[in-house]
Amino acid sequence: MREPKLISPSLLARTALAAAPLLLGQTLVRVTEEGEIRCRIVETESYGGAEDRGSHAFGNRRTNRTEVMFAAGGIAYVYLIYGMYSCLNVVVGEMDDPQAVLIRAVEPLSESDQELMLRHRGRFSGKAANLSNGPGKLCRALRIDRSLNGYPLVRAGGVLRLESGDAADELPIVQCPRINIDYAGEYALKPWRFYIDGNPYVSVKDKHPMPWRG
DNA sequence: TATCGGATTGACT
DNA sequence: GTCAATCCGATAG
Repeated sequence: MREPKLISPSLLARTALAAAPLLLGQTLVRVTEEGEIRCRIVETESYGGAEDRGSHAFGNRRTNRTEVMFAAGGIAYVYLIYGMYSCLNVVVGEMDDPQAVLIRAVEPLSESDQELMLRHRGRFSGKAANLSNGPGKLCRALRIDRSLNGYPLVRAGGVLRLESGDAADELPIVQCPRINIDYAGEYALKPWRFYIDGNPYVSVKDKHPMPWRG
């Protein structure tokens, strides 16, 4: 077994569009009072730049909520959606350029990881993948909420951190339009969602996914 | 201050 | 397939 290692900061200095596929296969580590949970990122979405109408920071909208998106890459952007679910983003890119990658699905790396995640999910039914096959679900399973907004993700010993996992160029990565952003006009059609093809934890399989070529 | 609606989910028809 | 839960951010007034 390889020594766990934080992911390369250079990956997080890229734009969201470049970083989103590269985050697939990487390891997300969450430490709670109950123990450490390790999981693999299997689905992401890019929200990048002032011109992306789907992004909270569209038009360089700089508010209390979006402020963390303007920081240099390497911290978490966690927001509350529909009054009841948290969503986790990885802020990437240069300072003052709002770039973030939404983590939409993760897969527990071991049975003990799965058990801890299960304990954090209140009601739960159906197939195992329902544990964390969606942005709100994975935040429940990993006990992530807005108290972690702005948290640094590349710090050894951090309670939420990114470690290197599988290399993206060895994975069957596909891309397709993002989910639930009808308000974004033509930007709702951009193929800025990425996932590991065939992975059971992917939230929604696209009808016509395109192979991603790094 | 008031209003609108959301980068979702689970329950139900 | 439909729909409501439930809070707060963004915007209008």
